[in-house]
Amino acid sequence: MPDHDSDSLLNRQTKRRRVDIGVKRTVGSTASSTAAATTTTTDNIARAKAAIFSAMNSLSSHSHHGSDTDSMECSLVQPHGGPGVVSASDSESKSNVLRKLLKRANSYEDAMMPFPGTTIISQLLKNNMAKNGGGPERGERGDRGDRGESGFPGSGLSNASSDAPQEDACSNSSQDSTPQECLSPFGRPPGLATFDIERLNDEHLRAKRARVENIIRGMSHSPSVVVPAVSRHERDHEMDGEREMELDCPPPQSQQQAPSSPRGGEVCSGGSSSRENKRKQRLPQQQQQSFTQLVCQRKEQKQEERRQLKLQLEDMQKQLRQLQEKFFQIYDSTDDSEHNELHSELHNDLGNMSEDSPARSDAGGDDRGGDDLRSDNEMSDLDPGHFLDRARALLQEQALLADGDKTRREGLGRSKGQGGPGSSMHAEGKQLAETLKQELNSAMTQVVDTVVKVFAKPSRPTPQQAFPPISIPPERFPTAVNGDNPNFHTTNPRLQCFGDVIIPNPLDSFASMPGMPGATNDQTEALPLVVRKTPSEHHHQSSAVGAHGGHHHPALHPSSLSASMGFSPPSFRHPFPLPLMGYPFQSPLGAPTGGYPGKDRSSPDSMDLSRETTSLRTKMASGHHLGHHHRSCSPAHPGSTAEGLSLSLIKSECSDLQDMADISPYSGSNIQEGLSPNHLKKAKLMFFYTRYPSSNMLKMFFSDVKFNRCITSQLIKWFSNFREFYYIQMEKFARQAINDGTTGAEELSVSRDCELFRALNMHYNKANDFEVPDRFLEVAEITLREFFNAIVAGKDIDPSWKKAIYKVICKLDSEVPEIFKSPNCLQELLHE
DNA sequence: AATAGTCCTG
DNA sequence: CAGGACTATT
Repeated sequence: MPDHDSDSLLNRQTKRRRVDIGVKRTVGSTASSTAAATTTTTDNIARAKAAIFSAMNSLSSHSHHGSDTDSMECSLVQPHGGPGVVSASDSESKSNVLRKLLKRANSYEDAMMPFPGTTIISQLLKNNMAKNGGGPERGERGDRGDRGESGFPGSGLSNASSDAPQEDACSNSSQDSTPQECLSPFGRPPGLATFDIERLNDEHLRAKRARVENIIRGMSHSPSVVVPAVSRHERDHEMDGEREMELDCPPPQSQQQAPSSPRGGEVCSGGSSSRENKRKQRLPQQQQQSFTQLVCQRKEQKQEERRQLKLQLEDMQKQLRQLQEKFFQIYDSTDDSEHNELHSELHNDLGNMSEDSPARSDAGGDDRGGDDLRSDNEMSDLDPGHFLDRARALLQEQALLADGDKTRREGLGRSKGQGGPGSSMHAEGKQLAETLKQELNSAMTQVVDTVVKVFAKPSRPTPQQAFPPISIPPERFPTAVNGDNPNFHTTNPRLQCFGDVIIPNPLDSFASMPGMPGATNDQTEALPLVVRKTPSEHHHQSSAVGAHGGHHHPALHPSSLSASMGFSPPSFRHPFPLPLMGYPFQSPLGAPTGGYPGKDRSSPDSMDLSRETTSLRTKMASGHHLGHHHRSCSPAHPGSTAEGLSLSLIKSECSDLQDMADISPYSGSNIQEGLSPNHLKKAKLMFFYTRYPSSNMLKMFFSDVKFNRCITSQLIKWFSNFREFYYIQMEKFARQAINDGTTGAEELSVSRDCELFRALNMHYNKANDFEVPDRFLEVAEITLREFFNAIVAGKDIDPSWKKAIYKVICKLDSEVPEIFKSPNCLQELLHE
């Protein structure tokens, strides 16, 4: 972070092209920039922009020991009191506009994002039930503030803008509202009130967007030199606000990315600062042009989602009505005693359900309808695709309850406890909503678990499968080449879920990660893959879930993710990084729901990722499990914010995934992932033929092993150890011979019964079940004589005197028999 | 920067 | 035998 700050500061001071790089620099750089800046509108806007960004940052960095500038900016942008503080200056109003827009776009999306564990439907229901006044206080307060400070009459829609105020509340006071509160959708007041209001809100949003676009356009037409940079950053921020995760992730990578990056090379414009170049690469020009397009697209997506949800809800309501009728019929034909019993049951169940979420919905009528419900439940338990059925069942059940209550009240006028005469449909509906929410939650959880299980179980037939294996056994990493990135993509949906997570300054956080050498590479390479892979999984998810009508945030729990990755607990702790990983980086236009890029995944780039993680791989290959390297990474940057941590973790996971893919590209075949004791034995026998095998040779002779760098280096290390022992023995015996009075090297010979050979044989052929080739005896003799001569000549004074001998010996390698290429060579050899 | 090799240590 | 430090090579 410090590095980055100083860097950017320097950069800015020299180039003076970017006024709003980041907030963290506001302390120093803002002051300087404002001091030097002319008071053009552009500058004002830029400042406002910086203020916005700083506000966002301050939100995430729990404590912003704001400098004067900082607090000034903040207060400027965020009038705490609301209506009272109305900014008069141009920049202030503009900043307000921008900020509101950003927040709106951001939170708007967020409102639509079901959190893992909550379903859209439940949210919808909740929102509907809560009605306008039902929102948390914070929403109301924020709402006032929103209306007060915004100059838009259109924002008078109290409910529609309830999500925006949320953001206000968050960004306003990082002290009284913790970031978590802000980030958590749960804390959110109903973002979608009634559909009518939503529609109005859309229009309102559109108007605001149009305004922002105008502003941006105006800025880019401004004569000021600063304009290009400013406008670009304006756009950046705009995008950031709108799609936090999608856009905030890459900048860090690109920032660290060397200019040699494939991407960077194309876009880089000659003399500008590296940072600027990187920013460019991060946001290609086409994207800039189509920013407005993006805005529209995303809005349409939201609308589409809403429409679908509405349809679903209506469908469910319809079914509920049907069931009501049905129940009515049956109920009418029942006698009173039965009737009463039924009622008590129903009431008990109702009580249970309101307390315990996953109330069994088959409790309703034992004789009637109960079977249907039960079967539905069972189905939903087993078949993820029918979880909606469960919801329907629940609705039906609730219908039963409601109807029963009604009937009871109307008919007999006697009540058994809770559902007193005063209880209205509204109360029941509320309860229904509650129950339904809970039920959907649990159902969703089950669905996800089931899906994961289902995918984990089958021994993933072929790598090319539509749905690659998600689960990876701990000790082995059999993911096919295709198996790694589904995990990545899985994170994509969550990207949406955390769309409102405000990353203060990804650049900073990223820069504050010393221990992440390949971070940039990993990310830049991996992310595109995410996008690539996304489609298939998405489709699958939606089909499996069956309720989201193709919209793109199936609630994938961290559990499924981590399970799929093969490491669990560590992953749980950082939900944030995952979305970051899923940053769709190249396609703001091809927004998640929109055109999915091809699902081609086995890009060569992906394999390059793993280059950086030899040590990790080594650990993994040697049986250690990952998990501790996470910890080893995180502490590396103490000062890092949560985002830094997240990014680091992302990095780790990227490499992990890549490792897995790297280590076990041949899952399902006989090929092993690690080196077995037999391989060691084989290697030792091979040493009788070759002391200096090339890695290619090793690959040929260990064809039953999946070769990665780890395996290769391990094998090489083996032979290195063999040589070491070999040369030690040689030196030892040579000296011994000298001490024994041997005068000439000619007197030295290596036979099968000499001590030297026995020592060697004991080492490489302990069981003595392999016939050592004569050639080895010759080589051993030559080596011994070389050592003898060198020692006699006193060359051993030279610290590197052995190297000459090595040179000689390495030329004495002989061909390894073909039989060693057979995986079963040990059996064949030893049975001779 | 990656790889391969040696040397040393445990 | 593995790991780490160090060096040389490319």
